[in-house]
Amino acid sequence: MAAVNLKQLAKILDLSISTVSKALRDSHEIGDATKLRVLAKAKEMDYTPNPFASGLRRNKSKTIAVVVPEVANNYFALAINGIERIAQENDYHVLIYLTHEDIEKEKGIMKHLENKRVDGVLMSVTMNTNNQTHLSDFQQKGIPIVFFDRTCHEIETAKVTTDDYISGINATKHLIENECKDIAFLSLGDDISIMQKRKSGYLEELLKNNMKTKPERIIKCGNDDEMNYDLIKKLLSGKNKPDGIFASVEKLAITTYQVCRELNINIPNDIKIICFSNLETASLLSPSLSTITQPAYNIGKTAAEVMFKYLDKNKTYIPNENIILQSTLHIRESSQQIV
Amino acid sequence: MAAVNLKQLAKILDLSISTVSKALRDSHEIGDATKLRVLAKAKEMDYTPNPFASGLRRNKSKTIAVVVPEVANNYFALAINGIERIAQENDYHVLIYLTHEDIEKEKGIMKHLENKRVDGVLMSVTMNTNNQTHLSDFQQKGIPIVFFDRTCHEIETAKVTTDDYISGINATKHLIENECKDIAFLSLGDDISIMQKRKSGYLEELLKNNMKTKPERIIKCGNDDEMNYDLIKKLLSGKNKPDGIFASVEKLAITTYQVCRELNINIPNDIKIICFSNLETASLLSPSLSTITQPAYNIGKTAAEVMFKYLDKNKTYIPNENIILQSTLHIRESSQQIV
DNA sequence: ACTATTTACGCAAACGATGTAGTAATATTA
DNA sequence: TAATATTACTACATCGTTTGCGTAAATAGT
Repeated sequence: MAAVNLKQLAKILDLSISTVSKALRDSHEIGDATKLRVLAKAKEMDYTPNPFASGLRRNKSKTIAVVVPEVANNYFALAINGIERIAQENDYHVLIYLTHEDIEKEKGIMKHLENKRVDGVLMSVTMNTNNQTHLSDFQQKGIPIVFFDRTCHEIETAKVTTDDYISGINATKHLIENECKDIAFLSLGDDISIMQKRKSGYLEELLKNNMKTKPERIIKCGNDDEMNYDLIKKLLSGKNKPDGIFASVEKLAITTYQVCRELNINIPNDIKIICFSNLETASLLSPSLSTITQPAYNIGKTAAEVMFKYLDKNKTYIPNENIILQSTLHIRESSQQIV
Repeated sequence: MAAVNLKQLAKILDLSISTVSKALRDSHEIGDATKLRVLAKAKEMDYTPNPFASGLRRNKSKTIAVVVPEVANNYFALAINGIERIAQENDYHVLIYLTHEDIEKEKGIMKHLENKRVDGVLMSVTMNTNNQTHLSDFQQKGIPIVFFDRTCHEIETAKVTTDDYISGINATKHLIENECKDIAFLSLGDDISIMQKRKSGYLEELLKNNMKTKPERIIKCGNDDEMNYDLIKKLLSGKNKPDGIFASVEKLAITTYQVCRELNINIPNDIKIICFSNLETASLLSPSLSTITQPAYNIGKTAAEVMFKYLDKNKTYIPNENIILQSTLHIRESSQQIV
């Protein structure tokens, strides 16, 4: 029942604790015959080192934390998938923490992680993270952070993202090519860099096409789905409504679909929609949804790989680096001009 | 930079290490004045106990593991959401492990967890878990398991599920009421209890309505999406195809939709579909998808609550208990007889 | 005033693994 | 052959916390 420890193993083998320990770690100080004997007995008795003892002694947790706003979200779920894969390959464990877009919760979580419980943190900040002192404080404790998707550009470290600016341009260009004259941008908050980039792409492309950029066409949505519903409903009610919508995140596109149902607005006849999304069922929606799809799995995988590249070398300092993976545009019915 | 420890704190306060430790844990052995002084300094110096040291000493990890087949799955993502919430409330940490429906990986993960890294495990077994020795072995090590959704009935412990049998009946009954004469059941593997129950409900209801139960109408799907696609395509090709489909899990319904697109089969005119699903966009699909929706968040939450009920009391033995939360039937277009 | 009890603290031994410094015994070299 | 190096092991301190036990001083009881 109780787990075997080195002491018991040593007694049975009639060796000292340190000999057994070294034999298991394949130290050159131990003779081959003894090594084999120890290894065999260890396997037989199902010995595995106590992670707390080695963690304490070696100051290594063999654990990373993933801090994300949500997990019930296709993008983050896929990213976690990629992270977990690499962690398993590196014999690491993955702790998961959800902020639910609450910056106070994010701060609390980082505080909790400061005491060397983890060797590194992979994170996507909340939509409200406009202040990074809790993150730089955390780095000060000597634990590396790698950002993915929602980065914090003030923090010096590696960041894995997609080409948000270019994708913003492409999505907007696509809507314009499909005869949209008045495109609204649905933003998730205002603070995080990813939103700034997507919005910049949107604004740039409008200007390039000599289209007006109107502040009232940039809708700042939030974490409350009902409020978002109301905001979008307000946008789409009345005469002066846009004829194109660029949703910066999946859930805002879904809400837009729901609003359109209620208001009896036809997609794509009355309004065209495109959004950033990893929705599996995008092509099965009515109408099928045009998306900019991020390589979520690979983003997570890459972020983890970068982290382990440094952890392997026992480097806690990760220099600034921007790794950009390309998103792909999937044109479907929701954004197409019907000919 | 380096984390403060008790020794440093004690030196600054000119107290012994044990006094400081006891003061922080609010021991009755320490005077109130000293307690306040210690607490203030600890806060000032941002002291947090080293989790490895306390874990080692107290033989408590303050961590639970969640072992699930996938995370990029609405059901499991929501369940994890519920688990994480309760864990945070109990000041616990959550490790996540994905089996990807691979029983060998499941065994490996359990092996890794045997050494007291976690105080308990919440799990949903793989679709291939037909043998439970790795799970009973694990229990023998004194670490409790609580199952949710995909349980292993041979293992004595608490299990949180939905009313799969009743839901199987209800879904089948609904299809029959909508004029289906030949209903196929899409199973995910064959081994796990949840499938047996859903299938039993399906079979019972067929019998009750004097309908034949044909083995070839029970399709044993697997983890490979392409193979599933082929299986379903085969089922729906040719003349002798069913007029109703009961998919036991979400992804099989999605695949069915895709097959129907390819084969130009109209849902619900040619074939009606219902499935177990937590898909957010079920109502936006074309046609909207009828679902049996499990209270995924609450299932995760409840499983975690049960676990902590025992962990709080330092009980590692959890007696058999079946907690059943009700699923709800959402009738939409995919299963309705058009009048 | 003298013992009995309580209060408030310190000492030191765990928890289990690791790694440095030592030590016999054997092997190598000049 | 004596000095040196190598081999194969053991002893012990250490990581940071926790906790049982000991103890001096203060308080209470008779």
